[in-house]
Amino acid sequence: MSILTAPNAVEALSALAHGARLDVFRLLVRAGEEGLPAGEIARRLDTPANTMSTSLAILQRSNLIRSRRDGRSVIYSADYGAFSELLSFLVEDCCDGRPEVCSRLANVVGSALSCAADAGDLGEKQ
Amino acid sequence: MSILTAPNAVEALSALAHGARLDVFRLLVRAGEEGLPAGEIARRLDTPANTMSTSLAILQRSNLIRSRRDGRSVIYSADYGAFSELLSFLVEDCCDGRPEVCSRLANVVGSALSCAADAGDLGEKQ
DNA sequence: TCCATTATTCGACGAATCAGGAAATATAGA
DNA sequence: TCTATATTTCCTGATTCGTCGAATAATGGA
Repeated sequence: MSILTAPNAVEALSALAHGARLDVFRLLVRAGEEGLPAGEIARRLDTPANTMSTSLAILQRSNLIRSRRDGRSVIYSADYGAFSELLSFLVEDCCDGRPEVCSRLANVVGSALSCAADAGDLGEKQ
Repeated sequence: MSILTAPNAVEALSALAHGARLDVFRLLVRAGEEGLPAGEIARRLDTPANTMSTSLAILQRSNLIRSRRDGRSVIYSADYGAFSELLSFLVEDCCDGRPEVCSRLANVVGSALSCAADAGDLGEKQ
C-alpha cells in the first residue's frame, strides 16, 4: 500500500515528464544525500538560472527533491523516500488480482537494483 | 541498463502524468494480459468514448499499452515489459555513484512486490 | 447491401504549460 | 552600508494539452 494519493502521484509524474526536469532529478539522484547548489545544477545542465529555479520549484512541490540553504547557496537533493513512494504507487496495482504478473516487474527492478546488493546492504545491511 | 532512451521515458511519464490516463493504465495493469475492450474501459471509468479513445492512443504511443482487434471491439492491455523498462530507467541512476542509497528503493519496491513472491516465482522463489 | 455496434478522427476552443528577460530578494563580506 | 553573488519571482508571448460534439471508419449479422 502506498502512502501516495493518486493526485500526488500525478504531480510527481508530471514533474518528471519533462526532459530538463528529468535530467535534474537524475542528476540529484546520482549526487546523493549531500545534493548540489542550484547554480551548479544550472551550470551543469547549461540552463539559465531562472528557468532552472522554476524547474527546481516544480520538482520540490512534487516532493521529489528537498532544499536547504547554505550561505548564499540553496542546496537541492533528491528525496529518496518520496521517490520510493512513487515507485510503490506505480507497482502496487500489479498485485491486485494478477500477482503472477508481478514477478516480471520484481525481477527487472530487482536486477536493476542489484547494485544495492553489491553495496552490501539489501535488507540486512551492516 | 535500461533499453529506454530519455525521450521515451519522458513520453511514458507524460502519458501517466494525467489522472484519467493513470486510472486507465492501472485498470489495465489489474486486468492482466487478456485486457479490456475500449468501450468497457470507457464505461468503467465513466468517460465519453472519444475522450477515452484519445487517452488510449496516447498511452499506446508511449508503448505502455498494446491493442488488438477482436471483432468489433479493440482490446487494450498493459505492456508489462514496457512498464518494467520504465521502472528500470527510473531506478538505474541510483546505482551510478551512490549504490548505498539504492537499498532503500530495493526494499520498498521489493516489499510492494511481495505478492510476486507469494505467487511463487521471484527469481529464486522459496 | 443495409443496419447496428464499436471505435477513431477531426475540428475548435479554453486551459495549462514553457521559457527566459527583467526585476526583486537573500546572504556574505568589506 | 555598499557591493557582489546566488537565487527566486514576476511577467508575457508562444506553444501544447485536454475535452468533447460531430463526422468518419471498421466490423458482423440479417
